[in-house]
Amino acid sequence: MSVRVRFAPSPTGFMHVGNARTALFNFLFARHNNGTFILRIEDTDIERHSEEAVNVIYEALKWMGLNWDEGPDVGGEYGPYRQSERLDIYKKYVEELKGKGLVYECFCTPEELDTMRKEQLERGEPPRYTGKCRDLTEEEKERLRAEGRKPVLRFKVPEDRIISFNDLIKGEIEIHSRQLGGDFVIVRSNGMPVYNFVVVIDDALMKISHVIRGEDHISNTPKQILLYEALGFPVPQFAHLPMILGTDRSKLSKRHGSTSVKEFRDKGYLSEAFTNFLALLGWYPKDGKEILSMEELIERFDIKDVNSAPAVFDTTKLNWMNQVYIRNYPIDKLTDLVIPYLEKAGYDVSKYDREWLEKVVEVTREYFTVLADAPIYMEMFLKDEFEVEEGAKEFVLEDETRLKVIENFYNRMKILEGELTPGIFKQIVKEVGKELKAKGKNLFMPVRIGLTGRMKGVELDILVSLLGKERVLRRIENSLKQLNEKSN
RNA sequence: GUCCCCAUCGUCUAGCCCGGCCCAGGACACCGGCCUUUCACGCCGGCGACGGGGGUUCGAAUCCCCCUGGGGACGCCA
Repeated sequence: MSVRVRFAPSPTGFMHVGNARTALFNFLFARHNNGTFILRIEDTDIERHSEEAVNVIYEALKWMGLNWDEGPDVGGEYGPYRQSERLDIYKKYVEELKGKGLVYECFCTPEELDTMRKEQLERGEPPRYTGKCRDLTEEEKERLRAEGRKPVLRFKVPEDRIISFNDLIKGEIEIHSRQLGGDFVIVRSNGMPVYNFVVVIDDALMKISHVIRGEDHISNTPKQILLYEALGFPVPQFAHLPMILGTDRSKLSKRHGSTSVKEFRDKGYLSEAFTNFLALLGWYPKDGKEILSMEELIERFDIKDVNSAPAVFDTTKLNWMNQVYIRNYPIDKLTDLVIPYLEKAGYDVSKYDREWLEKVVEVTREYFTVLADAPIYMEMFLKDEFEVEEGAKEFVLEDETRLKVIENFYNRMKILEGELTPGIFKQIVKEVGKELKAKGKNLFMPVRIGLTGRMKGVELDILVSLLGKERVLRRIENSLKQLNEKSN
């Protein structure tokens, strides 16, 4: 049997990292088994549906590199892939269940059900639908209809049955039909079918072989199995992924900080690092190799190796991974990715020579963990009118020879003829030190401050050789001015 | 409340199915050292866990039971 899996998100307007991981695992499973990865949009709840929200899903998946084989935009044999476009199909199966006498109309209003639930909870009973409307006569139904009530359709849950399934991750799971909360709704009063019903029809019709989804769906599974059986569909294999928790160990939600794919993308996490990190949330490769490309993930991924315990979403390791990826990324591509962040920081990137810019990225890349940090570290190459840091000013003014170092260095630079190479720079600094009897911190730190206004950063010889003599002079003038102002 | 799921370092986890090789291995983080006339990188080292209690067994992180703890689900949301 061929492997066909689907990722079926509801268009809520943002892609939660939990959903992103579910998509990833489905994708890895499909690719590893030479199967098909399908995208289906679950938009039966009209209020939530919007075009923009569907785009958010596309963007997130594309960014992560999860290309789908069948979906709303690319089509496929089993379309349409949007539930809102499959309403006629669902109707047919509603009729089938009606014909089999497995469903009935229920006229209870949401308010009535709500108070019923509250009463049950108060009495310490599990909330469940009692089956109140199960045996209404035609006259009673007419009367209720005349009151203006619109019925929902409920599926008759068998009284006494143990529903079991073998979960690929959790193992054997058994749930008694009495635990299902009574006969459940499959069609709303407005005529729209409900998730638990349509998901079964879609998965069956789309020939889904493995349903891989979050653990929070375990409780839905028995209801769905009942529907598969009622409709005579083969039941797929289930695999329920462990939950992703926040650092306080509760279900990851917005209050835990960044939880949407877009936020990570915007901060400047590389898609490869993000995907790699997500893959290790609940899954671990047999060989223990942690930095893995998409190809390597596909090669190693096995649903059986998925951990059944929940994982805490802690981005500390993601930061490390992102640094690893940044350090190893092809420099031209990394430069492309960095440019938007420079522009956002107000730099006119068009005025820089591309080759020069790539060199700057090359020497600063190890300093940033996310792309959004890039402008901070690249500033010392891009901006000549920088502010000298307060601490740096204090450092220089603490000892008068430190200021002299900067001035002496400046004077030597001024008379320099020929190219400013790393070697020449070192030689000049050495001469300065000799003349003023300064060494170590007292020598290099003032030069650094004169050059960048800061007390840390990249190797100075590399910095000056990329800056060139003219800019070096301009910068020292800038620093000196600020230092003299401060000393007066 | 009821049902379901889960339980190894702070975090991600290996080991658990098929008990001994585990006084529990790796990675991140943290701490220390080295390198570097700065910071970071890099290298080396350190700290650090089988939730508790009963069994079974010559022997349990591994098997069984109970407890505790955590999470999830109980919708005309998905």
